[in-house]
Amino acid sequence: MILPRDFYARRDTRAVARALLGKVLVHLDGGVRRAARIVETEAYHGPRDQASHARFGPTRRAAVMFGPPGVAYVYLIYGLSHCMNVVTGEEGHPAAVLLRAGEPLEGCLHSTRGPGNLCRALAIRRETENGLDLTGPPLFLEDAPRPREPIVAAPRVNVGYAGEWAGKPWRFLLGGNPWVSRPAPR
DNA sequence: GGCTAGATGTGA
DNA sequence: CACATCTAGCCT
Repeated sequence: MILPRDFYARRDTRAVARALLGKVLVHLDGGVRRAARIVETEAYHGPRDQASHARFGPTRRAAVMFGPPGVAYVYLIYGLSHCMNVVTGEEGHPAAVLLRAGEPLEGCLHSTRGPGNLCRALAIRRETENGLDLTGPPLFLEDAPRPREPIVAAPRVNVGYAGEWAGKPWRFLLGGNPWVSRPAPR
């Protein structure tokens, strides 16, 4: 079953970030199915979250975060890597969940450990996938059984500029899963 | 384990 | 014009 828009429309981005763990990200890339099981996510919680791209308002880059839920927000980071988020919350409320790592299932072109690597493995790029609706092909998430692994919360990665928001434990991962980008601290 | 170069885009 | 929701590669 493809996850429906209601799945993403929940107001609490952190709940969506947790619920995404274990789900399967699928990209039908010109007929080739590329898929990975999500093992690590990060919540970007709203306009006041100083770690979020939405903190500057609906700029050209972050505009899709302000749109309807269940849409892909893909951006370029450091001039070389692409990162994929899913937009959450009701339309007008800018929030998203960054997909940070997966476990390779089908057709992966590369390692799926780390947000940039995950996009590279599934052939997801800003130019072609940003703004795509995730409730149907070619890019979507499929439901899956609840993960066996425990869900662990940890501070988000590389958001040290965000002041009091930097320490919020809004990174979620499947404890002990070998595909996580980095283990939870202490 | 740690450090850093790498190249674009973005926002101040 | 500083720096980014990173990564690979090289160092110890």
